[in-house]
Amino acid sequence: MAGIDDVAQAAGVSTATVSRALRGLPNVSEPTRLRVLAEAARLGYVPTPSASSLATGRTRTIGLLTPWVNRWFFANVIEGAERALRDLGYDVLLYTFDVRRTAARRRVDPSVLRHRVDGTLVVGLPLDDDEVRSLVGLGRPLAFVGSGPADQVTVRLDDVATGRAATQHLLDLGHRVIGHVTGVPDLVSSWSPPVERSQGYAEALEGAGLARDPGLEVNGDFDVAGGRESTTDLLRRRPDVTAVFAASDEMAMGAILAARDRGLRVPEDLSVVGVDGHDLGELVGLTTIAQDAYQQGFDAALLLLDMINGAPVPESLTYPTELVRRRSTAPPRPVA
Amino acid sequence: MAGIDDVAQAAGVSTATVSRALRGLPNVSEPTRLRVLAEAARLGYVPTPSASSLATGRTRTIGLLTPWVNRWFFANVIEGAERALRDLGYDVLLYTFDVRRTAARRRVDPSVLRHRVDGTLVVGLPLDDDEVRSLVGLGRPLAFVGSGPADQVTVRLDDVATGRAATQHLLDLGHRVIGHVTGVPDLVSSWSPPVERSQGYAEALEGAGLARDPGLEVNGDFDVAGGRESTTDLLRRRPDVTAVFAASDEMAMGAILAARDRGLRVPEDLSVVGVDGHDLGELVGLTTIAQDAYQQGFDAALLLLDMINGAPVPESLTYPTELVRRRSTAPPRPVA
DNA sequence: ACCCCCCATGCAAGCGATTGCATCGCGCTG
DNA sequence: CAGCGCGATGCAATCGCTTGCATGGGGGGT
Repeated sequence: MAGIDDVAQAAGVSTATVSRALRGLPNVSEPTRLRVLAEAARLGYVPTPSASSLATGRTRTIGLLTPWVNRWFFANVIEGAERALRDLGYDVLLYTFDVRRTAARRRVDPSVLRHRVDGTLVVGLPLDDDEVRSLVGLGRPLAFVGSGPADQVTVRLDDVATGRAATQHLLDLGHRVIGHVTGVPDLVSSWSPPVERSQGYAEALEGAGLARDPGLEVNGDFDVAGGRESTTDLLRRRPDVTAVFAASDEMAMGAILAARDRGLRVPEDLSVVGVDGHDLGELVGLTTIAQDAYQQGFDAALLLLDMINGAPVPESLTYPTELVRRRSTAPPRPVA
Repeated sequence: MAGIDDVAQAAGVSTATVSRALRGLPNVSEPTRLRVLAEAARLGYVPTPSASSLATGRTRTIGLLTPWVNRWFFANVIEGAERALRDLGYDVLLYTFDVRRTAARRRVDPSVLRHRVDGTLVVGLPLDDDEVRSLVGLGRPLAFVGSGPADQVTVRLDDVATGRAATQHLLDLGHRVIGHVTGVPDLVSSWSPPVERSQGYAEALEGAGLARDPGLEVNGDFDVAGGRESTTDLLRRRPDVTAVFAASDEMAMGAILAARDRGLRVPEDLSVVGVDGHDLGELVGLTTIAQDAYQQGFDAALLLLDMINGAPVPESLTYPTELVRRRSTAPPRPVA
């Protein structure tokens, strides 16, 4: 209720001075500042954000674009980013875009963000060039988490290395017919993690002198259900498969379900390795390449704020991963 | 870049008419409206939200308060709510408050929301009376999901019945020494789900002629780690326990881990039942009382918008639950 | 002592919409 | 044919804060 004028009147100064005092600008004497602060607190004054946005052109809000919130990676990135931003006084506007609406996929329309955010964080959302261009066209800082175009600031893993490490783990155990469960390709821009993890998979196979076989690669939609369906399909077509590398833990869990559906034991009949370090991986005994999604979200938020403040930032940040060996991988059974 | 004035000039009308035409107000002739729409589209005009907020006093934004986003229930509610709100042209401002900061728990400070949202959705956040009062004091519609004070609009389960059903399932299987893993009580207001689920647990025991035993109830912090620790503790103190009712699936999964740590088999040595219908429940074979969190979030959002629009709303919505029997529960082993 | 400079403060013009009220035509009615 | 009423439109105040510029007063340098 109390506006800046009330505070000004109570403190016996002009609104300009109140504004300066409250924001800690210089050129306000200490006694005056204290008096203003005291009156503002007493009256419970809270500045109206739309008024100050209108006057300054900035919103102290950042937009978080993501396809989902109820998936391990996304939820953790969002939580990390939200925490960092809130601690620094920024609000978080959440926008979800379901990338699975394949037919008429809802395109990312940046006009919604215009005049509404000081910067945008794109979390694991594969965008085509037009979408990126229009986002850049907002003229506000932009950062990507998980994956992003080469010329934009991105916080991510080395996905090629990740795919290679997962596949190499299976190769080291002695597997030779290794399936790969990944994301849907036609919705995926050239720079999305599934593509790079697949590349790592291919490189590892090649390094072992094995030929890449398209019949071993299936699309798992990046969730449990998709991982299950596609692995079911794979196991039916290729009963010779002894191991599967899934590009996410959720798909890996789907793969385990598929194996179980078929009466196969994990890891005796089928080894499964995922990527993420999902909270429930231990429960399931899932071997995985673990990453810290929360930290990536947190750091990406800080990076974005640096950009907003005009500070120099690295063009990208690469995070470490760690192979976590659990019960879902083992050497293949000797051929009878 | 283009402001309302540019559109007005291009269409040869006043800004007032542009404003009316764009918002579909009456008293604008059809030819004029069409012309304005065309010019606005051509110029790529997007209204500045802060300006219209300042003028109207509303923000077309709603605040989503929640303790976490990376937990099954919360992530799904948030996703459902976000989808409903976006479809109706509302923005979502995400605020997380970690309730676990026990020492100096960050209190919910509604001043952050003042002048910033048209309504607030509180998701599974146990608040004390002061906090609720200050939220109400914002003078904006308020709705709760998961749990809420008796005099506020709430979307939720019948938690007492849920606790009763879970416990009854164990009783029906023949269990008589049933542990209970629930939330931390000192952070929990009188109306939080753990309290009511515990009450259901107690009622079911009583119905079976069993006395409630405080030594059987432990605090699991509502997550996997907490469920694991507290169940470990419980099993050590009370080796006679043959079944556990956990107030969430995540705690139930922790309980399974605890059993495994101790070399107990589930369900042969220990039956476990949870609440939620977590996506990964099937993988783990977890028996649970399932609910639809996404739908609750979706409907709560619609309810809140009705309140904003002055439409009459029910004072609360109660959702159905369903017992899903899986491998984690079975009759107790006959005593040797 | 005199000036100059700088610091603290106030004035008032925006920022970009919304909206109550006045105005302007026009067709209709008596 | 004059007057009336109503739909369409414009004018200008307003929302609450920020900020460039003007002002005034005090202290320090010479």
